[in-house]
Amino acid sequence: MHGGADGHAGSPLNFIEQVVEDDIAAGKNGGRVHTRFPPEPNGYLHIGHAKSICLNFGLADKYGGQTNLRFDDTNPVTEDTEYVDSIKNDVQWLGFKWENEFYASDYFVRIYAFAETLIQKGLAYVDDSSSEEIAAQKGTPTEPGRTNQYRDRTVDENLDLFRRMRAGDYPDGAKVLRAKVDMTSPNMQLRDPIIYRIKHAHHHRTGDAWCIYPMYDFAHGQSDAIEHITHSLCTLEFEVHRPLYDWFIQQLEIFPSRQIEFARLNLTYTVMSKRKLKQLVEEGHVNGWDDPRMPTIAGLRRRGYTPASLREFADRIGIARRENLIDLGLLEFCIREELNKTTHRVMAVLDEEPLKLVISNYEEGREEMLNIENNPEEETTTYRKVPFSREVYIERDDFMENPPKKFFRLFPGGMVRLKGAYIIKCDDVVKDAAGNITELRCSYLPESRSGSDTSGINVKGTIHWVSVPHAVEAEVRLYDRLFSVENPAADERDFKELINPASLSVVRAFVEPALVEAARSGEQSNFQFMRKGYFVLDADSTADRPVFNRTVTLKDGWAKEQKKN
RNA sequence: GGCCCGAUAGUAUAAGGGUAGUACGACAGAUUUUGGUUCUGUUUGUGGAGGUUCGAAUCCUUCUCGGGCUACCA
Repeated sequence: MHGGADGHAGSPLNFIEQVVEDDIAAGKNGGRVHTRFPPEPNGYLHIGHAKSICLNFGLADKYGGQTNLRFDDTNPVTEDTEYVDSIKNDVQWLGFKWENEFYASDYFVRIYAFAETLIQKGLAYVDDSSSEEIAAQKGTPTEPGRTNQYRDRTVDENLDLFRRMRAGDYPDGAKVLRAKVDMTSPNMQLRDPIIYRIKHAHHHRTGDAWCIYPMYDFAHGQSDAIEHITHSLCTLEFEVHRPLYDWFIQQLEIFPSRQIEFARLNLTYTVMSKRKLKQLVEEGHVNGWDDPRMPTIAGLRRRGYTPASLREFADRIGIARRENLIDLGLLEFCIREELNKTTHRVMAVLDEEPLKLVISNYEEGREEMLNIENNPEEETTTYRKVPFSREVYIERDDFMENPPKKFFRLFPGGMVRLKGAYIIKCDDVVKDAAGNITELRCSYLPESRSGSDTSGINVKGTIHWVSVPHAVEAEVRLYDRLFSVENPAADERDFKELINPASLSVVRAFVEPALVEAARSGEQSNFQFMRKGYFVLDADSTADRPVFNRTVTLKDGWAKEQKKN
């Protein structure tokens, strides 16, 4: 039966799918599968959340179940509707549809009733201690905690006090409600955890209706129970909370959701903690939550990542319980794999001062519209028109005066093909007084035109180019990894000192006119700049100056070759 | 000192007592009007020690290493 109880044999199951299939086989919950994605609306979603989203929605999909979107909004001072909106947008953009949109705050009345139930059963008490006192009495992982006098309050006294907490009779911090579990438990979570605290704060949904709010530990499991969530998936750090949740389920006799923990995603060269991401934004190290260097879903979207590529990534990294650090290269593989199939190849010369190439035997004033293939991966090839003329720009890197061995590009006396156009030969190098190369004089082979080449000459290299009189100036933002070390979180130094100073460089570029048309029409926004990488049109573009973000470079075999020497 | 979890190639992830696979990466070659793509091939692994068994990555013991647990955060 392992390998797929319902026809999914073939792809191996992760350990959560195995649990789910075992539950289905055992007839648990009548075979029903209902998951939930439970973000707190206090920040933007990142790629680690994408893993969780794909897991929860994917699981429900696979087993014919449903997934709720539930906001864990139990701490009004950190939460905001801005985050609610961005989270909903990101989940939808990733391609998922939730069955219900719920909020933990929808359940405040019922959670409050659960608290009274606990009090009535003698399983919760109001504690007047300060937070320092509570911490001190809690003990440490190696020493048991101590009880205090408040623990012995009567049910009636507790009920009265708790109701007065709710009524607003006390200031913030004056009292808390605690579950009465076991102050000596080796599991710290069971040492009479606080389940309600006083916060005279405005809530983004319930307004000023409440001045007491349940703790996460007294809201999350209850919300799962209320929604009859069958499988409650969360990250490893909540594992030690599970006995507490199970205790609540038992004492309150509510629906027993099954919590399963998995390892959170870590990615090389970035940070994943919400606190750190927030700091990067607030201190201006990046330009907002959607800065293309950020591992946020909004950032990746602006970087040019597609929903399918992120889903593919989530699929490939798998689900397990061991700590992991995924190679950023895998994410890049996923987006290249997709963009290779889908994007048009266009020509863009990314140089502040590109190299001008004058084709001396090409008639002055003459211009041709060449037909160039959009994408060799297409099943049925499509073409676009690209203007060609006597003067073209090429990249400085594509010419070397004294080339090393195996340099296939242009050099004095050498020949290359201008992509989609002609084979040219470099006849002369023109320099200014300072010795800088200002121009290349070349000659072309008229019979070598792409598609009708009768020259019989084979050249090793093909380079891209843009016709000078037709070139459109653009701004190109070259993004690289945000941090210069693999695992900033594990570094002793402050993570902000580890930011890669070259994570963004802005360059001027000259692009072919078809690119501007395509981008303006909105038909496409992702492109391959031939031989350079994948780029996406940025929202900062203006009518006369497009802006492109580099999503990812192409694999660079030449750079690799050079490294060897 | 305690409790909980984990450990399979460089990185991830399969193998549920019976041939250690897969992907990414790396390396080598072929193809190529992108030094891209594609194709072919190669390399690299069960943390240590015991035990159970005809047979152990898998079960048991123990050690080592890594992570988590001491917020009125989630």
